[in-house]
This record gives sequence, C-alpha cells and structure tokens, in this order.
Amino acid sequence: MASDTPQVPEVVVLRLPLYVRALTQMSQDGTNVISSQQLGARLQMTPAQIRKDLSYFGRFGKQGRGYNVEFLLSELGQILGLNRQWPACLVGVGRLGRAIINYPGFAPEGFHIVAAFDSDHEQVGDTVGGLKVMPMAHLRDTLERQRIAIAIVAVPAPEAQSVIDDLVDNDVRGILNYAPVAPQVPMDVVLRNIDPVLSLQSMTYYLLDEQQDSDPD
Amino acid sequence: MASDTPQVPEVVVLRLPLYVRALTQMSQDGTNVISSQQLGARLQMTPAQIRKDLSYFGRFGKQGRGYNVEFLLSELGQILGLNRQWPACLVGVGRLGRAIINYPGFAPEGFHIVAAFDSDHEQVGDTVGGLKVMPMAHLRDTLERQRIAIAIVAVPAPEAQSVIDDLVDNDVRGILNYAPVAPQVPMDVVLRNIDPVLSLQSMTYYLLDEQQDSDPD
DNA sequence: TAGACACCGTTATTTCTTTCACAAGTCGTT
DNA sequence: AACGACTTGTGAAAGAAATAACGGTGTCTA
Repeated sequence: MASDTPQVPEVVVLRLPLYVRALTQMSQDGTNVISSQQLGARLQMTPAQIRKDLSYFGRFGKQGRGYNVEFLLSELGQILGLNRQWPACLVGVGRLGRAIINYPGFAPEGFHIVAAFDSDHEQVGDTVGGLKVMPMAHLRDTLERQRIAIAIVAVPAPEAQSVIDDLVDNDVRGILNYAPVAPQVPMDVVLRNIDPVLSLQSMTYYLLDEQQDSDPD
Repeated sequence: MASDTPQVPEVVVLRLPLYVRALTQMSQDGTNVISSQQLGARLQMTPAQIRKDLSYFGRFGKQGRGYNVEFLLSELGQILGLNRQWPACLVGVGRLGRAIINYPGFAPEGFHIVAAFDSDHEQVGDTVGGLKVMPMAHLRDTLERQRIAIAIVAVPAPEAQSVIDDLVDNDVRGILNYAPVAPQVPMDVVLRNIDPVLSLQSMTYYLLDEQQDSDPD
C-alpha cells in the first residue's frame, strides 16, 4: 500500500485497451509478431509512445524482432484484468437502460449485466433482457451476493448523483455513467462518463470555420 | 488561413461544454454571477484552469465580481457554435442505431437527426423514429440538400471504416462513431468515439487491487 | 561465423498543460 | 472618497506527457 501517486499515468492506462483491441484483431488475422512501428501505424501514434507505455509494465518485446502478439495480448489482459468475468449491475431501465442491457458488445469482453434496478416502482418487476427489474432497496444484498463491483448508470440526469451516492455507499468500485452530468465520487471509485452530447458540443467548435449559415431558404 | 497549430489547445475545447452545462444549470437555478472559484468547486477543477481556459477566447469576467452567467453562457455558445441547429445523419439502423435515433438528449441541444441510412437492403424503406431509412446511394444528395455536416455511425465494427470513408468522400466534417474501432480520418474531419467497452476495460485496471477472485462457489 | 540490419527499452529533450502568483480593477461600506 | 475584501487575466514556474535519440541485443543471410 503505497501508491498515492499512481506510478502509471492514467493516460497510459487509457491507451492499453486500444492496444488490446488492435492486437486482438491482428491475432485473428494470423499475425504472430508485430513491431511498435507497425502497431503505431495502425493506431496513428508514434512507436516511441507505444514502447514507453508498455515499459511501465515490463519488457515484453524482443530486440530486432518486435512483440509476440499472443504473448503481449495475454500480458495486457492480465494487467487490465480482462481475463476474468466482471459481473455488473444496471441502474435505470428506461429507454437507454434497455438499449444497454440488450447491447451485445459487453458480454464477449467479460462484462455481464447480471442485475437491473430502477427507482421507479412502475418498472420494478418487469423483465428486461431476461432480468427481473428490482427496487433499489435490493441493492446491497444483490451486490454482495453476486460480488458486483461495477455499476452502469442510465437514469435521468437529476437522479444520477443520488443514485451514484447510493451505489458508492454500497461499495461499488467502478461506475459507467450515461447520465449527462459530471457526478462527484470518492477518489477510490472509478468513474467513466459516456456522454455523446458533450462530444458533439466540442466537435462543433471545429466545424464552424467554413460553415457560415447563410439564408435559410 | 494560418492555423496549422491551432492556437487553442484541444483539451481546452473539450472542457468548454462542461462549463456550458454547469452554467446552464446555474442559470436555471437563478444564479446571476459566478466566480471561477465557485465554478471550479462545482466541476472539481482549479479556478486558475477555468480562468486560463476562458482567456483563450476573450475577457468575460469582471474583477472583484466574477462572471455573469447569462453572458458567459451566450459567449461560450457562440464560440462552440451551439446557438444554431446542427442537422445530422445516422448510418446504421440496427439495435444501436434505433436507440440513438430515439434518444431524446440530442434535439434539445440543437442536434437533429434528419436522415437515416443503412447499407443493408433489408432495412431500407423501414421507418425508424419517423425517418425513412435510405440506401447509402442517397448519401450525397441528401447531405448536400439538407446541409448535413455531422454523421453518427452505428454500424457493425467491420463495416465502420468503409462507411466512414464513404461519409468523408461526401464531405461530412464531423463524425460521432459508436462502432468499436479506431477509424482513420483525414485531418480536417473531426472524429469522436463513443466506446463504453474501452471505458470499462481501462476501469478494471483500477479495480484489481482488492478484488482477488477466490473460489467460485 | 561474420556482417548488415531491425527493434526494443530507456534516458534525454522537447513540447504541452496545469498551477502559481500578483498587478489591476470592482464593489460595498462607511 | 477611501478602505478592505474579492476576483479577474496573465506572465512565469512547475509538472506531465510525448517525442527523439541511441546503446545494446537479437535476427537473418550468406
């Protein structure tokens, strides 16, 4: 226990999954070995950055040759904790929540939504994507019994903070938040926001140049 | 034309929408004036960063007083191009695409999905969220006629790059990509990726510490 | 087995971001 | 009108991240 300053920069951790994804594809394409050069070209980054990123975790390459794809993939999986299953719960089974539950992209990566909650008693009892929707009161029991460390939040913006407080109180350690707010969480809880509107709003800054709306017909 | 190096750092532009959102809420709460101190507390950032960010664009505050909420909001809206409508098209009307089209969060911010495309001829002709799904062949005409500069991509991963190439060829200037890939685009096209799986995969790194899976009962 | 080449890991350097610190301006009160 | 409490905008300093550079090691070919 001695990492007040995480000795691995967060930016680096954020890039690792990118490497994993590229390597996975290469593995499927039958590539056995890859250089930082090639990987960099594939991901539009400098070879130096890739080597430096990896060097935070160990020495995975072979001089003169490059990285063994399978080996690096398995090492990165180990580092990120991808070689196990991560049960998760969903809070909020409105339109967005239902889409999330039915999204087929999570399970293949080991993220399984195994419980669904909603504070609206209208929804409780419904079955969504094979899951019975439970009231928030069942949170503690369910999280503990199913050893759930990750929660996905898809409630309306005004409710998000209080739902997240509730989750934190119940020892959730990671939160994937779809509500368009910037919630406050304790430092030991990992928060990731999915916010397409923010993405668009920063995009438009760069679209303004030529785009001068003249006359609306 | 002389901005090879954009003199406003991209990180700064990415933060502006955060300010806009906080200010919007404050405006609704009836707050007239706010200091960088207060705004910083609200967003968990230092007052200095906020002042510096804003200083790239002008002088919006008053010494000894702070920022007028309405004024700053309108200035930021101007800077980001939020005070106008942005018609957008959607490509890919599968499960995800349908959820996006029905997502009620875009329109209030001025982002209107006004056309939907799919390369799968099974889908073409369907009506989704009030829009007739069109074949990709209609791309050029529609984009031009409706002055669409933004595309939202929700196709399966293997198709994403070619769809995006197609969009770029047809002069789309901004792309919001939901496919789990890191597409290549020319420098003058703005790309934003929405990728919850990547978010989760970097999150788990921080969850590994205590979480040692012992025996599965 | 030797020579030419390729590539990693790491240190040094440069570039980018954030934070600090303070002069100058504003407001409210007396 | 003058004082004290505040807060901005901004250069300068500190800190973080990306890139460059290169020694050392391994690979391949002949």
